[in-house]
Amino acid sequence: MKLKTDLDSARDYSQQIAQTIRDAIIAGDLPVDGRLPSEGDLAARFGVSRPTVREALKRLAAQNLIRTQRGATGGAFVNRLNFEQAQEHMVTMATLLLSMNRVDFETAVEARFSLERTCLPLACTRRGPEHLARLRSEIARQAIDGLTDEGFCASDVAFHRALVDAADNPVLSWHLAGAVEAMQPLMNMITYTARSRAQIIALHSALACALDDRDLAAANAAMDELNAYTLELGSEIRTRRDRNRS
Amino acid sequence: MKLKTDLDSARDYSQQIAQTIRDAIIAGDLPVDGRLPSEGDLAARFGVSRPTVREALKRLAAQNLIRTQRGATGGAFVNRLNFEQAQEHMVTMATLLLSMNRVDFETAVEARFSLERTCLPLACTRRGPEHLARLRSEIARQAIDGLTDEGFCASDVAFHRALVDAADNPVLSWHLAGAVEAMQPLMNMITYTARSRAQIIALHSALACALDDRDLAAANAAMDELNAYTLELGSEIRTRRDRNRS
DNA sequence: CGTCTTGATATGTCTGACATATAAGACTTG
DNA sequence: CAAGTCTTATATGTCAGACATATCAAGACG
Repeated sequence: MKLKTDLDSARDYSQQIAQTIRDAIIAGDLPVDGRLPSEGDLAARFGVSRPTVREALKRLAAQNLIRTQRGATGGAFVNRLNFEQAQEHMVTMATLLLSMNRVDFETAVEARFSLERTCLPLACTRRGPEHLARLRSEIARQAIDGLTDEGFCASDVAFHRALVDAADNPVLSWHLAGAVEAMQPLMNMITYTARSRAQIIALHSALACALDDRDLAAANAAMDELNAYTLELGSEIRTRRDRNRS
Repeated sequence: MKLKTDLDSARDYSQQIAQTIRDAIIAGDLPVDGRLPSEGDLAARFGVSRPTVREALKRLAAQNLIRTQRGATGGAFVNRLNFEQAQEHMVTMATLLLSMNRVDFETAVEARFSLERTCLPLACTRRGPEHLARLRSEIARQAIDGLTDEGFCASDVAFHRALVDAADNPVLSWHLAGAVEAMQPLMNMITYTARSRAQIIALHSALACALDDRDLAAANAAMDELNAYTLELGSEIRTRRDRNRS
C-alpha cells in the first residue's frame, strides 16, 4: 500500500491525512476489511504525532469508512459500507438540508412524491407476496384504535419504505428510502394535527390493491391523490396558522 | 444551550460527545452559525480531556456539520449545510456503496434511469431558456473533434446534471444529481470503449428537443432508448470479455 | 486621529505517559 | 498429554501539560 505522505503545512494535517486515506479506499488501494497501519506507524509515515493521526481516523470513522478495534490484533479496518448505514447518513443529511435551507413545503412535497412514484412501475411488475404482506400489515397497524400519533407516523414511514422495497432494486431502494424517511417525518410533523387517518388508510389501501393487481395506472392515481391530500393539508395548516396570527 | 454531559464510560467518549452535539444541531438547539463552547469548555463540561473533545469535533467536521476558525474570536461554528456540500457526500457514499457491494450493472442502470426519468414531467413543464442552453452547449461540446474520453464523460455528466436541474426543484435536483453523478462515471468507465459518441449525441439531442417542445412522451422515449443502449453496451462488453477469457 | 504594539483567547500540534482490551504464546496443573 | 491459566506484547482510548500560531481587541504612541 502506497500513500502520499507529503503534507501541506498550511492546511490541517488531520484533514489532509483523512483525505489521503479516503482516496486510497475509494481507489480500491485499501481492500475491504483490510487493516490500516497502526496509529503509531501512520504518525511516523506522515511525520506527525499520534493525536493528529487519531483525529484523521475519527473523521473517517464518522463517515463509516473505517471501524476500529482495540487489542493486540486490533487497529483500523476498512468498512464494507452497507446500505443501511449509508441510509442513516443520507437521512441525517437530508433532514438537515431541509431544516437549514428554508425549503418550502410545496417543494419538498413535490420532490418526495416525484421520487416515490419512481418505484411504482417496477413495484407493479416485481412485487412479491412478502411485499404485499408488509404493506397490508402496516395498514392494519394504522387502523388500530388508540394508536399514538408517533406510532401512526412510524407505521406511515414503514409503509412507504415497504413500497419502495417492492421495486426489488437495492440501489433504487436506498435512494428512495433515504428521501422518504427524511421527508415523511417532516411532513407528518406539519400535518399530523389536521389529517384524517381514515383518509390516509384508504389511500394506502388503494396503493396496496393497485400493486396487488399490478395496475400501474391505479397506483399512480393513488399516489397522486396522496400527493394532493398532503398539499391540501399543508395549505389548511397554513390558513389556520395565519388566522391565529391575525 | 444544554447538553447531556453524562457519558457511558464503556463506550468511546469522542463518539458519544459527537452524537450529543449532533443531536443538538439536528434538534435546532444550536442555531446555524452559532458558536460552540471552546474546546477547553467542552472538555470541562464533559469531564474529558481536550484531545478527546477534539476527536469529537473532527467527527462533526467530517460531516460538514461544523467549521472551525482559529484566533481570538475563533472556535467551532454550526455550518449551514448547503446542497453542494451535501451532494459531494452523497456522491462519495453512493460510489463506495456501489463498488463495495457487487451491485451488478443491470441493477445500477435500472436504478439510475428510473431515477432520472423522475425529472422529465417537471422538466417539460418548467424548463427555461437557460436550461435548454446548458443542454445544447454540452451537446455541442460532445461533438467536438478530438475531445478526450475524459472530456466526453465529463460533458455527459454535465448534460444529465443540467437535465435534472431543468425540473427546477432543488431538493429533487439534489437527490437525482447525486444518483447521476455517482453512477454515470461508473457506467462510462465500463462502456466508454464500446460506445458510439454519435449515437449518444443523437439521443441527447432528442432529449433536448423533447424538452424544447415540452413533449413528455418524446422525452420518455429518448430516455428509454438511452437506457436500452446502455444495457446493450453493457452486454456487448460482457460478451467481449468472456470471449477473451476463453 | 490613525497606526502600532501588545495581550488575550482560541485552535493546531507535540510529547510522553497511563489505562485497557485482546490474542497468542508460555506456563502450570490435573 | 491435554486443558486451563498466566504472562506478555501490541493496539487503541485517554489524559496532562506544553508550545506554536492565528486572530481580534484594546491600549500606547506618534
